[in-house]
Amino acid sequence: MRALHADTGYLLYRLGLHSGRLFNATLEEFGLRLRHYAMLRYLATVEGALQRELSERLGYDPSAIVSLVDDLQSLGLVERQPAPGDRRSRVVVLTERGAEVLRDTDKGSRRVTEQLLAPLDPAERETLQQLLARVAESARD
Amino acid sequence: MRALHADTGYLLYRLGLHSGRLFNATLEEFGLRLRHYAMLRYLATVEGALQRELSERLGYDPSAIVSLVDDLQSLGLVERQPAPGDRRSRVVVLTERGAEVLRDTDKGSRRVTEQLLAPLDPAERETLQQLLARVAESARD
DNA sequence: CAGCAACTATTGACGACAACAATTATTGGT
DNA sequence: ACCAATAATTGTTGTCGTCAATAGTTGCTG
Repeated sequence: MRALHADTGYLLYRLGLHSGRLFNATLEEFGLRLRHYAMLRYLATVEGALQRELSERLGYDPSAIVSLVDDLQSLGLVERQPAPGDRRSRVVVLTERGAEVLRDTDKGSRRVTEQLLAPLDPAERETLQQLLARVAESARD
Repeated sequence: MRALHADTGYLLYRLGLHSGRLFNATLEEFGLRLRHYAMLRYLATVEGALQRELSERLGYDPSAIVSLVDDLQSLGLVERQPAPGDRRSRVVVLTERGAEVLRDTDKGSRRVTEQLLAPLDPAERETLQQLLARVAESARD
């Protein structure tokens, strides 16, 4: 019987857990979880998104989006604005304070990735990034 | 602001979630979760392990080991045997039925990894496996 | 233009899971 | 004989993923 860690799928699962733990540990001081950080990061790239879009892009259930936006809104990091032309939707936008916090937390995020990839040299890191990106791309059915 | 999926750490986190979901989906018909499968796989390589060892090797909390072994025992896939020389410990061993189920589930497991790595050719898969193994090794402090 | 199906955000429920404290029984050392 | 360390267990707490149900809104279609 081959060993369990010889299985790439299982290895991905375990490293994913580990990576999430590292992220959450560094985000703890900001009162944020990885999910919040992911949302802030995404909002910084688009300047306003419907909650439905956040659900699709981030891969979280719509009900999860609601409480995540609630959290960030109560911290003053995002705002819900009425969507032009559709009263069902809300546009979530990053506040000035949200952009600041994002800049701060980004340092910690880079440290986490640095720590994870410590045993790899720059060329290997790039290779890993490319391979993972292709796997992720094909997984996004 | 660079995109979120340009971050290898976050990519690992997301792929880990995805990989876990795929595993759990194929294990569902056997009434098992990924954690159970991991334990069965490990037990098949060692022929008997203390619960403390399972906790260390699989990276799960001792309390989690208790309920996992409970589950597998109630399905008749493993047994708790008295540990020779130490009445505190129990030796967990795979039953005949456990070995059968493991053989069956292993097919599904290979399908999952195959599905995950579909976009990569054999050489790339090997590269990815090696890189991930090194990252995992350094993560096991 | 009336009605109906589809959609957006929301609430609530449930089980899985991680992390941790506390307890019981047992061991090994002094 | 005592005491610190250890193995398994129980229980608690918070996070998370998944799913069902609802209210309000929109746009299509007959």
